[in-house]
Formats: sequence, C-alpha cells, structure tokens
Amino acid sequence: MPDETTAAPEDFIRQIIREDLAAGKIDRVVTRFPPEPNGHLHIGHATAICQNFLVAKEFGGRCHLRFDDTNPAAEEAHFADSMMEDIRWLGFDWGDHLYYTSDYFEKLFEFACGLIREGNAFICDLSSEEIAAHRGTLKEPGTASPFRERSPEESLDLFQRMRAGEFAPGERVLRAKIDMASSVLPMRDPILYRIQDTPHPRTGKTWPIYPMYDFAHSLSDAIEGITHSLCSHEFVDRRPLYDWILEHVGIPAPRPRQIEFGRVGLTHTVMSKRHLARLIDAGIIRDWDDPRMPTLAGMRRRGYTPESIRNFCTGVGLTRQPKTVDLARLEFEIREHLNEVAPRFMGVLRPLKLIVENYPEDQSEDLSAVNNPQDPTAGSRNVPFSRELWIERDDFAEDPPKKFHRLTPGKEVRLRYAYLVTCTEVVKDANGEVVEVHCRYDPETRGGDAPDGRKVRGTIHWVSARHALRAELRLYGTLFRDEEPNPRDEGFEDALDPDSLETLDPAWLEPSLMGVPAGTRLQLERVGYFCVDRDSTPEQPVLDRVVGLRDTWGKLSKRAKA
RNA sequence: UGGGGCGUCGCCAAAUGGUAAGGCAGCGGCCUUUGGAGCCGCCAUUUGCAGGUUCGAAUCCUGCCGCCCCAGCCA
Repeated sequence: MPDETTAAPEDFIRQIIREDLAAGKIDRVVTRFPPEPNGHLHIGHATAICQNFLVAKEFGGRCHLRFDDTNPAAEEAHFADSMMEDIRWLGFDWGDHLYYTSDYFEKLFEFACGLIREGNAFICDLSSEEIAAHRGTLKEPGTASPFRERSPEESLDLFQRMRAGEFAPGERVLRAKIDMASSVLPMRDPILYRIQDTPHPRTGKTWPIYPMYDFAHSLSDAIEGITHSLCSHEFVDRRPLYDWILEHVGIPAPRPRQIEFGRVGLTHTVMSKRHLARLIDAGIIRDWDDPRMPTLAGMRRRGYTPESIRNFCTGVGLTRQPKTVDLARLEFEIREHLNEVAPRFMGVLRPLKLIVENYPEDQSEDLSAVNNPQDPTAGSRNVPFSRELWIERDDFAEDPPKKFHRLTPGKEVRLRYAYLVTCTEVVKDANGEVVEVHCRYDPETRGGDAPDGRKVRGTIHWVSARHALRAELRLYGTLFRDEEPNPRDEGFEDALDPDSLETLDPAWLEPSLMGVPAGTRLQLERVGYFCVDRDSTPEQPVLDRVVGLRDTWGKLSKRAKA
C-alpha cells in the first residue's frame, strides 16, 4: 500500500548506513558527538549535533557524547559543562553514554605499546622543527627520521620512560611508522603521542604524555563501538590514518567507519573562535552569549528556540558540499515557530503622544485583546485604554506617501482592539517637529468594529500612556556587513556592521508584561518577536528582538525612497 | 597530473541514463482588526565549460576551468 506522505530524500550518510545495515556489516547504529571542551558551541556545531543524534535515533541506535580532551593546554572543565547545557537545550539526550577520551588513556597507552612491539611505531628524538623539516612539502616527499629504525625494545623502553615523566615536553614523541613518501601528509609517520606538562582538567598530573587526535579519536570510536563516525570535511585526508590505526592496532571488524560531510556556515557572521574572541576583546560585544553571537548560548539568549535551530539544521540538508546558508533561512525558521507559540502584546518602540480629545480625562477602561490569533486556546487579556496614548512615530505621517494606510490628518484609522479614531490636529514644537497628535474617537466602535460596516484600512498598535510599562528594547542587526565576511587582521573594524545593536529606552509596553520572567518569548504586534533578557529588573524589563515580523510596507517604502 | 574534495536558480537542495522536485529569498495578486498569519500565481529549455557515447545525458566517457582542504608535538 503506497504511503500518502512522500518520504524526504535520503542523504548520502543515511544511505550508507542503510546499506551497511542491509549488507549485514553492522547490526545496530552508534554515533557520537565528540567536541573538544575548548570553547563554545555554535550554530555550525548544531548540524553535527542534530545529525548525529537524529541519525542514531532514526535507525533505532544511540548517540554518545564524548569530550575529546587530549590537549590539556587548550581545555577547561567549564567548557564541557556549558556544552552539555547547550546540547540538552537543543533537545538531545545521550543517556548514560557520556564519555571522555581521557577515560581511555590507559587503554590507549596499551594500544600504543602494541604498535611499538610490532614495529609499527617508534620513538623519535627529533625536535618539532626537525620533524617539520623532514615532513617534506605538498609536492615533495619527506625524509625518514634517523630514529625510524630504532628497535621496538628501545622504543618501548623510551615510551615507558616518557610515561614515567623522565622527559621534558618536546624532547621525544611517539610516531607511527607508515610512509614518508605518501602524498597524504597525515600518513608521513604521524605523531601519536607527545609530552605535555600542563595539568589535565580530569586526570591532573597522572599523565605526562597525551595521545594526538588521530590516535585517540579512532580508538575511542572503536572502544565505544561507534559504527559511523561522522565528521566535517577537513578530516577526509585523515581517513586513511584513521583506518590504518584501527587496523594495525588489531581492532576486529566491523570497525567504525568515518564519513565526512560539508560544514554549515551562516551569512553575515563568522564561526571561528579566534574572530569571535576578537569581537569580545575589542569590546564590540559583551560576551559569548551576546544575542548577536552565532553561539548556541547567544542564540538561546536572543530567543531562538531549539525547534527552530533543529529545523534549520535538518532543513538545509546533509551533503559533502560545504555551505553558507542565508541568514534569511534561519529567520524564516524562528518566525515560523514563534508565530505558532508566541503570545501577542502591544508595545511602542519610538513613542509619539496621541491625545483622544473627546475621551474623558479621568476615564479609563479595559479592552479585550486576543493573545494569539494562531492559537484559540491561548485566550485573551485586558488592555487598559485612556485619553493619552503612545503610538509609533512611524504610524503617523502629516504628509503621507502613497499607499500609507496609517494615521494621517483627517483620516480614520483603527487602534487595535480599541476604537476607530480620526486625526484632528498635529502639534509641533518650535523646530517644526511633530510632538503630539490629536484625534477624536467614535464611541460606537469599541473593540474596533464599526456598526455601520464602514471599512477602515489601517490598524495601528498603541499603549495607554498612564498605564504603560517602561522598557528597554535591544534591536539587533548582523555582526558583519558582508554576506561572507573575511575579517582580516587589518581592517577588522571595517568589516563590522555598525548597526548591530540599537537600544531603545524608553519604549512603552502594555502593563500585562509587568514582571514577565527572563527567557519569555513574545510578539510585539506589528513589530517583531522578542525575548525577555536576563538584564531585566522588576522595575524595567529588557527585551531582545529575536527577529522582526515580515514587513512588506517597510520594503515597499524603502524601495520607493531608493 | 602532489593528494583529496566539491561544482544543479541569488542561497540551500532533489533527481542514482527516461526528458530539471521542493524550500528560502524575490516578484505579482487575493484576503486580513498585526501592511502579521494564510492563500494563489510567477521564478533553470537547462545542471562550471567543451567535446564524445546513446533513441535519450545533470547522471556515462574524455579534456579543460573554478573553488575548498592538507606541510600543529591543535582538534
């Protein structure tokens, strides 16, 4: 029986896994997300997280979280903690399968000894510079280390003494004996172990030697029974080494299989830790969780939902092709989600006073407003109305452009959920600036409908001045001007977008937002989606704009001006 | 000809020799108490280029072009 739903096309990785399963090479699927705890997770990592966890889930397998902590000089425990928080927040659960490469140090050491005994690895006394010089170039083969033919016995003895802490960093390394003439550079007798004296966050000072990535990663995968080791594309060249290590250490089949996919980038930003750190150092942004940052912490603070990020990651697909996805795609995902779930409120960003002349000065009343037109179960709330209101400056024009449907002298407009009002007077200061607008309301139109059925094209939002809650609003733009910024060391400043943050204070919110907890996401009608920032105080909320609403008028008028 | 990888619409992406899906963006329109949401329509005679094989090619072959990755005791 044909299925009604058309199956989403299967990406190349899922295809490979399905084939491996069908061929009986493996009988379950185990993947892993293996970050080094040396920084913050960003939207680029999110793809790896989502795909690893989702692929495993789809095939009824599991996904491990493994911290690849083999370089104590770069790693700190708090990074691991924040990574776990981010991954959980994204919605993934590794169950009992939390691992650290450092847990395998003893096993790894044994594997290395085995390699030495079989003549497949040797201790090299060359300095770092000498090793580099012996490596050759992209076009020329390398030359063998003079220690390459050192006997297994001697190498083993030296290796054990390295472990015992008898040598200083840089004095000796353990190298695989593969092929100095290989066109694949990682195969030119790669270093497997080096000496480091920085204390390790988890093992302290018990190990003076640490395995290198290729050795630790392949074997950690094997130890955990990983079936498919997904990684980004710059590791393709290391796959021969990955396979070599597993084979020569004697890992029985089925051995884990490394598969590479193209990285995912975003326009108008950068992912590199170095460049992001520079933004902080330069004082351009506050911290790693600044809402403009592409870090998961920053996106969370800004108000992105886990759903929207997951949809983004799965939506752009999984291919070998590296990609820079348009920011608009991410914004589409968050609008799509927040449109469903975000409660609506009214708030005025750039206030202009509107006086309802025929509304009694001492009077006020509660008007009912729908909380979410997309969700009938969300109910409604009361919004206070009175004679003096705040409206958006952009919603009034003394001399309106074509197709302007908002407040303008002599014209009638609807105050959302309140009354139909007609503009009667414009008050200006000495400089000719509009400081106040007057209007008259039709008492018969309470709620916004005219009993005589007359049509009113424009609807604008408002807040009762007397009841308004003062707030600070933070509007964010992109970090970089260019779609694909290339921040060089010189001219870094030029690449930045000077409008990445605009702070609005005072902005006025309807009073029902009083005391709204940090992290709450909401829509300010006709304006955009916002998230309550943790900088809020009981007296004054601070709102981060996640993303603006689609603004066809804004686009139109911008085009007209151009 | 050092090795490897990638080229399908502005950005993603399907198509696995049978006559170029879809999404985002954009553009037109409808509808609307959010110029929101929703709905409808338009948007690749052609797949980096040039040849070839074939009844038929984005898919196969040949040659070229472009971009990316690799010379850390980082991952």
